Amino acid sequence: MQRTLSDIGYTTDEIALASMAKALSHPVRIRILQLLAGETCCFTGELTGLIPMAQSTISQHLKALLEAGLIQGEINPPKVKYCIHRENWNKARTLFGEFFAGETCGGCLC
Amino acid sequence: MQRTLSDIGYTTDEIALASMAKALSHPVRIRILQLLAGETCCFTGELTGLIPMAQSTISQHLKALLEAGLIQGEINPPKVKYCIHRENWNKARTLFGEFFAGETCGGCLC
DNA sequence: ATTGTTTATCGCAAATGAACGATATATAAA
DNA sequence: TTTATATATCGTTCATTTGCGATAAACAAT
Repeated sequence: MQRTLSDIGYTTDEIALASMAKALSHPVRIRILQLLAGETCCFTGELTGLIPMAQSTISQHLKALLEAGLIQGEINPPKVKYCIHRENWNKARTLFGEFFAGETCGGCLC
Repeated sequence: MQRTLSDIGYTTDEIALASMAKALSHPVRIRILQLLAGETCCFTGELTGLIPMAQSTISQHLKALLEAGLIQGEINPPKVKYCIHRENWNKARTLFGEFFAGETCGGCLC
């Protein structure tokens, strides 16, 4: 992703898929999302108790998920309530679903 | 992913999801997969003609997709026939599908 | 045997990512 | 006002990723 990205002309969906996939590309972020998605309501704090990593590291991962749009945080200092960002979550489901649905190679023997 | 990965105890699915997501985390790899998935049969070579990147770079991306199990290559030197790896492709669809399906937060206002 | 074609690998430079400890920030509680 | 709590940010270190050109490898064609 160094020099040439613009001159390839990716579609919006390609960019969106790639950046959401990047957000999912670390197991601890998968874990965090599962924890948030499994909550019946929004979620405050206990992540640092559930995941054996430095608080600053967890915070960084949350930031990455925020920037990817997959979660949202309601700031309420000193606490923050984190949730799945439902709209983008649904969009992600759709994009990944469509992506994996398009597989037309049925006939060849390879 | 430096020091602590083992002592968190990720599940197999968490690891699998994260590594497939990592393979999808670059737009050119999304593009390549779309090209392969759109072919009615396996695909030889023309990737270098379709994607304005150095041949070595494309080869590296193909290697990444191979190692993630998302494609397969039938070596037939000097050519190689690349395909979607259907079994793992379906597994990926299932894993991502289940992942995005599990979102129970319906009630709270956040 | 030589040449051409196609793909992979190597070696490098630059960028990004991941983890941590230390510190800052912002509020509630005392 | 001071202290405690929860979270974010900074700065550092090390590892990984990305891209390229150059080169190697494997075969087909001549």
